[in-house]
Amino acid sequence: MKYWMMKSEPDVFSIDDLQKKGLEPWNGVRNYQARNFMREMKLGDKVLFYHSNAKEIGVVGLMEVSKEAYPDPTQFLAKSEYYDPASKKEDPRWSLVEVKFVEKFPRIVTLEMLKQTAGLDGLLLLRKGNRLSVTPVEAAHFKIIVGLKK
DNA sequence: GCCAACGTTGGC
DNA sequence: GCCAACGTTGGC
Repeated sequence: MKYWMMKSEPDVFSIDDLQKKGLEPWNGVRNYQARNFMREMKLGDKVLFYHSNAKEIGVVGLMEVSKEAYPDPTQFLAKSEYYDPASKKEDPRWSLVEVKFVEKFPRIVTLEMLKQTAGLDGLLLLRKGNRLSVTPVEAAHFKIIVGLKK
């Protein structure tokens, strides 16, 4: 079992949206590194949900991979903001995974808390200049972060 | 709104 | 293949 973190701007898609829907195909990732991480995800892997570009920035809950990587349909939709005219149906460029809601944390584990918590050295999220929307998380880091939820 | 960091594009 | 220009991310 592996652990991951995925970012979303809550104005676009939030933990509350996920809770309502139950499941979500994580479409719109258009970064090769992030795509490759999603392709590594296995059914049942745990995923931290991170709100970026928000009033309260941080980890807001937990999800689980409910379907492994498959082609992101939005890359073929001319009207979609995620449309990629260079991607061919016989060789799709972009993938996504489907995730399901597990829990919303009682409080947000803020970026500030993460920065001040010992033992999170090396967490990719905290690396200077890191903008990846999908990153792996070490098991030890995952446990520490979940432990901060209340 | 600013800007640092980073990825992508395209001319050469 | 290099690299300048440009676009995007995301914290502040």
